[in-house]
Amino acid sequence: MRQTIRDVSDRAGVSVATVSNVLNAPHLVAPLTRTKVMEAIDALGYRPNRAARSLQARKTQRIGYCLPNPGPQAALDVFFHQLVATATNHGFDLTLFAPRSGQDDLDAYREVIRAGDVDGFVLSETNYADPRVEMLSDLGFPFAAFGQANHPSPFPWVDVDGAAGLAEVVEHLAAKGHRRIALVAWPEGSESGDKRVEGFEQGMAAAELQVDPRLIKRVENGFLGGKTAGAELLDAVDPPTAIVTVQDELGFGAMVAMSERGLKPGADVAVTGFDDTPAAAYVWPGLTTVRQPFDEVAQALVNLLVDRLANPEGSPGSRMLVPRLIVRGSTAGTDR
Amino acid sequence: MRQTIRDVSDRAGVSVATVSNVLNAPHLVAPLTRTKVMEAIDALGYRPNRAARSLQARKTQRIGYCLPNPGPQAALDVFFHQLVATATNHGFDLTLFAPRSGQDDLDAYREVIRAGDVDGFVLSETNYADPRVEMLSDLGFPFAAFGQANHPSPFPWVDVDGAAGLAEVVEHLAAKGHRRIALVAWPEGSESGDKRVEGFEQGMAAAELQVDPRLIKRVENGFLGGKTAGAELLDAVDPPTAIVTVQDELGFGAMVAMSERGLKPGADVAVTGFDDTPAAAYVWPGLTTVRQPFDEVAQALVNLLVDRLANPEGSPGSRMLVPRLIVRGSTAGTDR
DNA sequence: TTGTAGGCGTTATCAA
DNA sequence: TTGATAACGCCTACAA
Repeated sequence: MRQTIRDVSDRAGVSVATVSNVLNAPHLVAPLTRTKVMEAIDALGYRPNRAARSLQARKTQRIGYCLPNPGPQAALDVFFHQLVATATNHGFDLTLFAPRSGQDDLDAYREVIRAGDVDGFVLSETNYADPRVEMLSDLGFPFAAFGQANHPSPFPWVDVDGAAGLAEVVEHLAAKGHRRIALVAWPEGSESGDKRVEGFEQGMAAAELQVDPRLIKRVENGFLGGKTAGAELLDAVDPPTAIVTVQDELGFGAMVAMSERGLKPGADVAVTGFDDTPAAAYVWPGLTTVRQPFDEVAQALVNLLVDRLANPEGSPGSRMLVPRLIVRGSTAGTDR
Repeated sequence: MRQTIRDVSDRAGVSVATVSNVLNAPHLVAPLTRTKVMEAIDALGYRPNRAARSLQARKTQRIGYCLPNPGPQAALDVFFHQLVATATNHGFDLTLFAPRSGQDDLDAYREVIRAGDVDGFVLSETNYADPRVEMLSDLGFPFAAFGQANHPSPFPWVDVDGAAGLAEVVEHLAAKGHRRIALVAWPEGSESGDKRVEGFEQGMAAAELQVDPRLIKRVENGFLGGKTAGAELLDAVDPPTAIVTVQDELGFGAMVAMSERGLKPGADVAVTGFDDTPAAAYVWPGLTTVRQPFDEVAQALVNLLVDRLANPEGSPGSRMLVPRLIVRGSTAGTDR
């Protein structure tokens, strides 16, 4: 049923080697033979078998991505789309896998490597001393990571300058006249979270504003955490006029805390998020947020990885992308 | 660097065939030999090469999924997670691909088939006379589809009873005393959309309510369409007291149209959505909606496909899942 | 410029 | 119960 190279060579009246050359080294084949072979290929709808090709080339033309425990991965779908689109342009596809139940994450990666399933990985949600980065670096197995993961030896990474994003948020709020600005962040220890907090502090310093420790909240869960932290901030004796958060979900939670108290987000108290998830445009008023360019991130990750695969000895590239402030009603002020 | 079966056989002092048998037909191997071989396997961290195995077995243990043009695919996140998790349980992984730029969708599928890339596909967002369903059915290539796609010959599908969902929405609203109930739907011609409209009509009939044609709006785009349609409905002479929509995004749009007019969703006018996207819980008030059990859908799709691969001649299975009404503030009424 | 042949790592067949 | 050996479909020397 499926065509092999032999079917093509028979039909074109040439050897299999010639067909292979037409496909992989056309310049070695006489023009006439070439067209003859191409016609046979078209007529039969022949495509080289991927498994056979992988076996012989010891390359798979596949990029692996491990889908860890389900969690609110912001804009996973635009990330995947661009990952796949870019991979496709390079002749790769994306292989999704997961740890088997009870299996350690790292073991899942190891298995994939040993089975020769993929040529390299894309990693996301990396953190300080990320074990995956360490393992893959040790193994010398190619990968590209979303996040810098402060690893000693260089590796290909793409990151979004979260600090710059939060500094810009604060600048925006300061320009609106806010002076008591609260922050809702994650617990310390996440690289991306900590950098956003730094950016907040830098922004406050730049605006010559005091960071009031009572206005800093650390919470785990996105929406619920935001709601709880927002409630505490709003119910305090001297509430803030603006609540900055490090994630849209936290911002949504804070907005709900306001609404529940009869306060109008944006008019009475400003709120901001981070990510620009679709929902940021759907809530009322729209959530001012920092847009992560997930499409560019995905594209850059694949490009860096493919570069590395083509040239394993070169020094690994990296890219720091700048996020963009998206201003919506949640920071409009009374005049909205 | 990577271990082969020969490395294992050398270390264990047996032939490669024996190692292969330990892996694939352990009962054929003497217990003593078996442990010897297993030890060698463990010591070397050997895993059979996927490409070689695929080549010989003419099976890939891969399920393909084509990521079409980016669009708001509701909850792609949880769908993928469960797809991959279930596939992993069956020893499969998920291969994501996309049409190359300018390439026809169907051609992308054809290429993957001819290259022997995957054993079967999972299809989502199918519609009446879906060309993919037709092509794959004609080819006899295995797949499982999210949606019934009214194809003459049977194939494995999973669907969510959208009509039942909308009927339940109407029942809920009628019980709250609503009599002028509007509907915001997509243009006719989408299978899932049309069924939801039918469900709306059935619900209205069951509640002995008139369907006022002026209260039926058809729009393309999710959020903006919902906003526009909501605006028209609210600005009409005799506005509805409830707006039912066939998608959360439409509902968010309608909520914003209300807010812009100083109306309180839930208190002044009720709104409902469909899907239970994460954002439905983040808006204020929360959006009453119909939850699609995407996790069950994904799981069932993979199970049906794997069944089919194991038993191509059996009659294809199918599953109709029942969605669940999630009541939130947007239909709470004045007492919220 | 084209064809022959060996090998990529596995599994299946068949002898021993 | 185990071990040679021949595929699986392709690519790449090397020979013609």
